[in-house]
Amino acid sequence: MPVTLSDVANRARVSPATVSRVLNGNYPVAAATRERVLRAVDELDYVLNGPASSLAAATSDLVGILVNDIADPFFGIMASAAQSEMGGRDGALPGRAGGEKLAVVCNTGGSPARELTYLTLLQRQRAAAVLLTGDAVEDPAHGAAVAAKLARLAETGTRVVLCGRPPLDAHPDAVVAALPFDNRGGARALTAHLLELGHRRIGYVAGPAERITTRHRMEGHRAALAAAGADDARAHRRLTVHGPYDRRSGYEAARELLRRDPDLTAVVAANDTVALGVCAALREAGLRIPEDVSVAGFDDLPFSADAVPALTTVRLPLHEAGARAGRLALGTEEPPEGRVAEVAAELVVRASTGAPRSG
Amino acid sequence: MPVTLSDVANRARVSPATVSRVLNGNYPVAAATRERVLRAVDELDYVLNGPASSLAAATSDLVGILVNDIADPFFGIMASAAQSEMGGRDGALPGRAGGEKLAVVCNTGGSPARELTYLTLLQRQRAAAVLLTGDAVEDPAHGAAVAAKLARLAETGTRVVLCGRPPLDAHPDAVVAALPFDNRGGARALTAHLLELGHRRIGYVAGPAERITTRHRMEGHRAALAAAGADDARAHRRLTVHGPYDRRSGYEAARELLRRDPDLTAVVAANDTVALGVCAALREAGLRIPEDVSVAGFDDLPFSADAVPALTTVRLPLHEAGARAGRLALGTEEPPEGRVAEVAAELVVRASTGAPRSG
DNA sequence: TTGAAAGCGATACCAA
DNA sequence: TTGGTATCGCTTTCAA
Repeated sequence: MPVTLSDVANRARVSPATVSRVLNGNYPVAAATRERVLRAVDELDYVLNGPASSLAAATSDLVGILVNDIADPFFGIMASAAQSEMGGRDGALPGRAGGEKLAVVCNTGGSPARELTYLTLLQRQRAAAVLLTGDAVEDPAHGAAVAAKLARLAETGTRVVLCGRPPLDAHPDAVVAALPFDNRGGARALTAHLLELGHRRIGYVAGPAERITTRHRMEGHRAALAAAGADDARAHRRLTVHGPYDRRSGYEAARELLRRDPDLTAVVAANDTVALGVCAALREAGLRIPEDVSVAGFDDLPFSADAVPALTTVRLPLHEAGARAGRLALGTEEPPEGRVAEVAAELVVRASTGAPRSG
Repeated sequence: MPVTLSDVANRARVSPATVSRVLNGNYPVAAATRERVLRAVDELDYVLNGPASSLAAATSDLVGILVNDIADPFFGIMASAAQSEMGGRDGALPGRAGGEKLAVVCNTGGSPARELTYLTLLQRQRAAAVLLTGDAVEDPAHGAAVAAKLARLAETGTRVVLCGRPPLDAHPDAVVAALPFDNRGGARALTAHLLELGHRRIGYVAGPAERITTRHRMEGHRAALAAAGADDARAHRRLTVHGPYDRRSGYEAARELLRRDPDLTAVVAANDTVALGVCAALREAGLRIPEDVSVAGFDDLPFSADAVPALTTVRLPLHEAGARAGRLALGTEEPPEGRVAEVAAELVVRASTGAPRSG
């Protein structure tokens, strides 16, 4: 029923092969012929059959972008940047000339199983590239499964790129490039800053357990404490609470922390979203920010400053990293030396960050 | 090179047809045979070739979710809800039995051209369904183009669903269902509430011009004013500023509004994100919220309350709407009578919303 | 319940 | 520069 390539060929009085060549634009075709074919395409309102094309060419123009939580702007910003490097440009082309890709976002919800499912689904589609973003579960079994899956994808020509995600232990060669964030460094700078201001009783709301990012940020935090000679393991355990990357988690964690130490003067949160929840709980307890308690976050999302003007945070260049990852997935940009390029984190101190209250 | 269905068939000592039947699960197959096939699939680590399958079946398991701005949680929440109704369930199946779909999000960036490009790309992939979310440009030419494209998609079996997006004027039958938001009603309730509190000088930060949602929310706003006998066209024009759906726009709009009327006592914003920008500008001008100026938004995003505890806003059931849209796209839920079911908006008044200052 | 075989619609190699 | 055609891997009648 739908128009096929042969229909176009008939109308343009050329062979199917020629139409294909015009559409793909990788082959010399006489200008006049070309013209005639394009007119026929237009007149018939022809749309390429993707599956047929992919089957014959053994590759598709699908690019998958995996994110942990699509409702979190952290991922939205990276995905958006990556996606705009790929296809979706204004103006639809009839064939796949110009190489626009169908860049699509897949929401794993942070579930390892769904991550694997999506990878299989993308493998099934013979995706041209796969971009994995964000945190990863620190489970050896799952890590190995993902690495194996990525290796399989790579074998069949899929370009794999990691963005804001640690490099693979196994099958490091399955990946075109990895752009991990310097979470350790950022967290260390953040806590160091609080220590410099004089804070000593610092609560820590960590991300979900068993996540690499959680561990790295915590390691940075403790490194800063250690450097200031303040890394007491017991105290640290007492002042650390784990939870998911959402505001509710921050809210509850802050209440718990206040219960454990009503005199804390600062709270460092897993990220800005969590920090907002922390602030809500602190305010509810009658504490002012930052006069009574300083709060620190991570990521510097767009609304952070509006929500809590006094928030000290760490900025990750999400947009830049996403865009670069997009280009790497496309093959537009050369992979870095050794395939890994750590993305720096920058401490953001807003004017109102305060010293601890003398109480 | 990769394992094919025939390989599996050989190993299981059955015909390719049987393997296909097992994988698709739509045909009776003897339990023993079935068992043998599944074992072979597992042993060979077989992954279905999607393009080949789609070519033969004339349909794919791809479902496209179009959003205007993937970095905006407004869309993220809807997309996430829709996506979790579809595939991506835990546990990857070998074939496409169980009907899991590859639900993917496409970011149009609000560009009409990119919207069309994505629709073409999805058409090319023979997408099983397409879900369009959010606002639409109010340009007759583009509207017609989209409607025509959707009609074509529908013809070839793609299920089209609209979520938070007004129904189609042309080709209304191209759509399985439309779930438009009651933006007029919500906006009207919002402004009516401010009027009841005694506010009269109300600034209005509208969304981008030429957008249906922008118009509907504005119509609701003016309807409330009219009902209170306060709809002065000149004043309204003077106190209305347009801008995109981001905080920068809100920030600049608020500064402009203050310039035009330093004595305004309330500002209604296009949505919560814009409202945050408004708040930032007001605070910068030394005004307190809500003591000096009341601010109202729309959408009630998760961080709204944290950012501005005094924000009055309107809640749209984004999650529920998205989930329902997902089921409609899948065919799991019956379309509503007349194919259109308006989604109600609920006024959210937080305790601290204030009356206008007597100044 | 299973097998054989005819497409599905494009691509790309080999000729011309 | 163009045409003919085998091929890609799966689905789906039609028979057995």
